[in-house]
Amino acid sequence: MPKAEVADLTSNRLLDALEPASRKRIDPHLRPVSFKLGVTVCEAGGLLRHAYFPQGAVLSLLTVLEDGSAIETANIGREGAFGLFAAMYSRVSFNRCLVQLEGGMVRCPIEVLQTEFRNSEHVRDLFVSYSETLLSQVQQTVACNALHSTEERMCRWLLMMHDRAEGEALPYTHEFLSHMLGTNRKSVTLAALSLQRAGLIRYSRGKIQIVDRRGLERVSCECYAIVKKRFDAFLKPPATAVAGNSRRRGKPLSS
Amino acid sequence: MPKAEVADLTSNRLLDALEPASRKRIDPHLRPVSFKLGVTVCEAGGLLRHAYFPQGAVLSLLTVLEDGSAIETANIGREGAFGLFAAMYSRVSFNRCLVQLEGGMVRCPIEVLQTEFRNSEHVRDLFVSYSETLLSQVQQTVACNALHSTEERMCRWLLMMHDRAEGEALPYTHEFLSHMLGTNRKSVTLAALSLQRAGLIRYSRGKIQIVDRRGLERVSCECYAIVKKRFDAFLKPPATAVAGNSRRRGKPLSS
DNA sequence: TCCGATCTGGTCAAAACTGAACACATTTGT
DNA sequence: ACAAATGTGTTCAGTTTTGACCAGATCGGA
Repeated sequence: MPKAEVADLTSNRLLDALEPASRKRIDPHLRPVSFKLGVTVCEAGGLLRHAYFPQGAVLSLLTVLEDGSAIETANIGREGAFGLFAAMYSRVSFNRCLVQLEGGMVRCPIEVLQTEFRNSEHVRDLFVSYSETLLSQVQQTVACNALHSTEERMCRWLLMMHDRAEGEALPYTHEFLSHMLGTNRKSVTLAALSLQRAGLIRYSRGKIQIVDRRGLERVSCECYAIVKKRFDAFLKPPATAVAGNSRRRGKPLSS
Repeated sequence: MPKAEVADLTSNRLLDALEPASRKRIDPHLRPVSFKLGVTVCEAGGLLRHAYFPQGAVLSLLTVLEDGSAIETANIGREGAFGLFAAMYSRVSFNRCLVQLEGGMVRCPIEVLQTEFRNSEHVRDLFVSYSETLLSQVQQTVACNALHSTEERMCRWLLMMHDRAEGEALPYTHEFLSHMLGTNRKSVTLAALSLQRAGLIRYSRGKIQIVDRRGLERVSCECYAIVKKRFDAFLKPPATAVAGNSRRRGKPLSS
């Protein structure tokens, strides 16, 4: 990962991918925000006034059930943003969103992004492509939660966070992990013990240190790698080689 | 349901919501297609040349894993379409898509929809709003698979299909259900037995008849109602759309 | 009408996960 | 330095789920 991740901690890949004209219009509206670990950025059902672009931070999207339990369905790092659907259309978040890793983050008023989305095909492509990739992350999570063991899922989760934590110890208790993974604490403790005994991680009282990343990747299910690959790739043009389709050329409408 | 579902079987709510000018341009390109139950409309990773708009049919989106197992992450009836992300941007489907209920369906070439998406804000709003709702369905499924019992999930699934099957018996074997739900056949058989003994369903050899719909709703988890509500609402303007969680629901049957 | 394929339900044994409770260790705040 | 709060590992006793396998029922095609 080091290779691809050298970008400094004050950039967001989605913002950086904007065409210069859009970026120039958006830039003046960007404001750095800083949230503490665990803070709720937005409640489920809440109205959104800004979209959030993590630079070093990581956000987590949760689905909240009637009984108050909540489970992670996706997370967002500096490859993406929270609130794009709101910016594209809805203004309302179906999810609770919380800060899972502290770090740099900027926000941008919804209306500014709406205007760009309306006027720039390039921006639309970016937002839509990111949204599709986010959808695929959630879909992978459906499969993962149903078909993979707690241990595999935990590895996957640790790897995702490790990619973004710059070698820091991950600040999570077993209890917290159990909520994210939708399992119970006992299962997490067992998986954690097993990983620690295998020399892959070391932890104590809410700090998890990744010791053997390669090892973790081996124990993890495939879901980690698949999702990572998609997020690494989503900015590239889609299936360009297809014959006969020139989507770049705006054909006149029905004339 | 009867109220909202009386629309005839040759309409698709998403198509019907298009503004007249768009609809007029799109209509000449629509072609009815008819697929048999269980047919794969598109493989995971496949290139899409059309979007599909079910009228009476139901499509299922599956995430396929390396070992060949596949699990349902969402389904699409006549409130929506398959291939909209392709139409908006990507042309490639991350999912396998298969026919889960036979019925009317029309398709439309991607390029036609792309043009509309590019030129009409109204069309963009429709497609984006639907996509967001689809995302929320998948997110609900993440929570459901992780936190609800096989019996609850099966009720939810049967209800979703029953809404669309016009009173027909549902043509599914336990084995098939087990794949959709990501559990094993035995668990499905147990849940099915329990539901049958409670007088909620009756089945034999791949035909499941819903006997007591209300009862099923009581036993189902909340996920059914939440997702249904969102799909019923997504065409309304965002200010009024339903965002959050609804009232309490179901206890498990004791068996 | 019979054969073969399919579907369901049952057994059995094992594994995985759950839930509550509690002791101990470590950290934090005073 | 001490008390309180927090995190982890364990126990025990449950339930749920899994996987393999087979018997009987039923259906459809030859």
